[in-house]
Amino acid sequence: MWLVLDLKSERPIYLQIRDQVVEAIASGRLAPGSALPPIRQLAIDFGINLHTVHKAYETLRDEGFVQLRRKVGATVLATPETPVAASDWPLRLRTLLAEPVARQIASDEIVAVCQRVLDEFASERSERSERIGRLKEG
Amino acid sequence: MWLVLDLKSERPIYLQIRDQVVEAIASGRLAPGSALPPIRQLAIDFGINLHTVHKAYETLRDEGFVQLRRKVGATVLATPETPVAASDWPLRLRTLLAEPVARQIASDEIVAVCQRVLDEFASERSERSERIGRLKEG
DNA sequence: TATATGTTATAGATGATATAGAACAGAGAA
DNA sequence: TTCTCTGTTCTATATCATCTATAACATATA
Repeated sequence: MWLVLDLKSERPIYLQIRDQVVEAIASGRLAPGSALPPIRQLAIDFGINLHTVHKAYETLRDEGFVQLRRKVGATVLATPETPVAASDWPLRLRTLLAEPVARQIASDEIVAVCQRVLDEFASERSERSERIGRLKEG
Repeated sequence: MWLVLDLKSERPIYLQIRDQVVEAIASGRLAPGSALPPIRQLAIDFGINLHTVHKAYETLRDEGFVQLRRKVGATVLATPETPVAASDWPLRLRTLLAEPVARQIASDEIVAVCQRVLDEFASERSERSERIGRLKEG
């Protein structure tokens, strides 16, 4: 299991779960249609409460990333429903980018870091699809 | 005053202040050496508590953006002391960028949005310096 | 010396986070 | 059908972060 939780972090547990699921989707580790662990199972695995996991899953559902169904569980949606523009994402990006700018880091350098992060996601995705390709061939 | 607070936002007031000060520094509205409003004054202006403003200023100081001195007040530092790399900024960037990636927005498009935000900061800064240039000439 | 400013201390109210236990609801499997 | 696995809802409690309130302290500057 790729999930890593820091129970002492100031970042709430349910948001740590939310963040890492989104990153897993971005990197292709969680492909559309794949299932997240059942709420109770994940709670047991990490020694946390059922309700904490539930809140994380609810958040992911409200953000349009997963679908929750009884008996079936949480599954990653192929086409996320909520558009980025409708969220406050651009504002959060602005706030985050203001930080290195205020620290007088050159824009080129900041863009390069962004590009690197995006490339990492992309290369993880392509590695994964290649591996699947080899499996289908063999 | 450029500060705009939403007392009902889920974003804590002291972080709203912190965010907007950082953005003001990034856009050049707060130049190095310039003063922030006194804690008590800002608290009165927005009808909030002295300690809330103090916490915002403390945060800004801990992040290396401002210097706090008795009698003098809070002043923007010319050279922020804390390097970006030492902070968790790259991790927060990764989490934030994962969002549009998971929503299947193309990397080019995401980079373009980042570039646009950075250009906005830069153009605000250059407009401001031009205006100052004209003042010096006249 | 007086004053404006940040700093520290104590106390209380409110809401978010996390836990605990129990039960309900419904989809899928036997 | 019945069983069982999953999400869902409910009540209750504990803890922590945030915000407020009041007061006093510390000190650089005028």
